[in-house]
Order: sequence, then structure tokens, then C-alpha cells
Amino acid sequence: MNTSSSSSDDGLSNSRSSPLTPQLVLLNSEGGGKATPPSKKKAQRMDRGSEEYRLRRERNNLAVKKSRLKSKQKAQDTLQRVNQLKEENERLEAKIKLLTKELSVLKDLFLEHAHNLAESVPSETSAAGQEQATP
Amino acid sequence: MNTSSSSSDDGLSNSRSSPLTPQLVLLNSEGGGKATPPSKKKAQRMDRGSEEYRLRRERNNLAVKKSRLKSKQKAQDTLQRVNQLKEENERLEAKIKLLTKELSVLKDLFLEHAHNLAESVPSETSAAGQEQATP
DNA sequence: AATCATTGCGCAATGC
DNA sequence: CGCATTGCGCAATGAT
Repeated sequence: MNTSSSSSDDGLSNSRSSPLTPQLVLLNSEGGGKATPPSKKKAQRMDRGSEEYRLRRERNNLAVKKSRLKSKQKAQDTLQRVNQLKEENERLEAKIKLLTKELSVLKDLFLEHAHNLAESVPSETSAAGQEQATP
Repeated sequence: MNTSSSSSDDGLSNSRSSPLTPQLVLLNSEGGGKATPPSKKKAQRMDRGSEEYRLRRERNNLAVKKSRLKSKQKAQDTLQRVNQLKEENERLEAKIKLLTKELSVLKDLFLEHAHNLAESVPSETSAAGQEQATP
């Protein structure tokens, strides 16, 4: 229930009242020309007020929103898939039940027939042998 | 893992350079007991530095983490369920295939038999042999 | 009124 | 470089 309207926190809070400065990220410490390995300037000069910075932030925020939306979408899809599969499953089970029943009927018919044959024509105890009872 | 560790974002940023000031929320305006309209506005006394505040934040952060973990867990479960259902589906389809084949064979037998009867010449005790169910 | 649970959002680090 | 992901904290809101 949100119209994606901005709200709360925008990284803007500057009330001077906190006695305990929660120590902020120290930036731009610039290696004291000592143990700094042969690395280029990895100095993070993210001048919070820089236009560059602000621009990047905005872009990232956008990307983040997009990504999250996508993620949620996917999750929902997955959920839907579950239902879909469940339905399919039920369908298949019903079919199996039907087929099983049909098979059963046919087999019974076979047996009956065989029996009749035996009764009327005891010529030979043929047929009726491949009954593989499955409990 | 993390317990009360601070990192990034401390809600401290205040560079006024952007053309669009996103208007900040002023809090604690507490009417000086004067022209305050007949509304008992809940003064949000969230003194950023308050111990109360800090405590609440920490608790919430914990709750958030918990909630998110749970959420992820659930998502993963759902994904697993999909695979499970897919497997089940395949199993069922295989079974259907088998049953269908069996049925087909039986029906053919029936037809053949009926045909033979119609011919009134059951001489050819043909067939009836491919009942090779489960090896 | 208080507390925990959810959720949207921005920041920053990290993965392509 | 730039977008995409992801962990994290903040604050509003929902649910008890």
C-alpha cells in the first residue's frame, strides 16, 4: 500500500544534539606513505556534496529499486509456479486413478472370461496366468 | 553475527548543494502550551542520542535481521518445493505412461479375442504373450 | 502503551 | 565505468 512515494530517511538528519558522535566513516585517509602497497589511489574521495556523488547515488537508488522489484516479481512467480504444479499434480493423480480403475475392470473381465472358458470348455487350462496382483 | 556494530549510514549527511531540498521532517515542535490546536499531537521525542532511542534501534535492527532471514528461508523453501513438485510430476507422468500402455495391450487382446470369436474359429490361440510387466 | 514483525528506502560494498 | 546485487541500518506501519 505504498505509492512509491518517498518517505523517511533520505540520509538527512542533522540535529545537533547527539552527545555521542557515532563516528562516521572516515574517508580519504590517504596512505601515510608507508605501508601502502604499490596500489593506485584507491582513496575514496566521495565528497558527499559532490554533484558526481549525488548523481551516482541517485542512479544506484534507482537500480536498487529496480532490482528489488524484479526480485519480488520472481518470488511471486515462483509461488505461482508452485500452485500450478500442485494443480497439475492433482490432475495427474486423478488420471492415474482412472486408468488404474479401467485396468482393474479389464483384468477382471479377463479373469471372468477365462473362468467361463474353463467351465464350458475344459479343453485346456490355458491363458489366465499373467495376473500380477499389486496391492 | 553482527551485534551492535555500527557501519555505514549513521544518518549523518547534510550538504546543502542540491537544488531540490527534499524538505526535512522537523520533529519535536512541541507546542509551548499556547496556540496548539485541540490536537494532542504525539511529540516524537526521539532524541537521537537518547539511550532509549539507541536501545530501540538496536532491538529493531535485530528484529529486521530476523525477519529478513525468515523471509529468505521461506523463499528458498518455496524454491525447493517447486523442484519437489516437478519431480513428483515426472514420476506421475511416467506412471501414467505405463498404465496407458498396459491398458492398450489389454484392450488389443480383447479386440483380438473378440475377433477370433466372431470368426468362430478360435483355432489360432495366437498371441497373449507380451505381458512383460516388471523385470 | 509497549514490543516485535514487516516493509520501503537509501547507503555502500561488491559482483559482474 | 556503470548497472545489478546484497547486507545493513532507519523509520513508518502493522499486528499483538
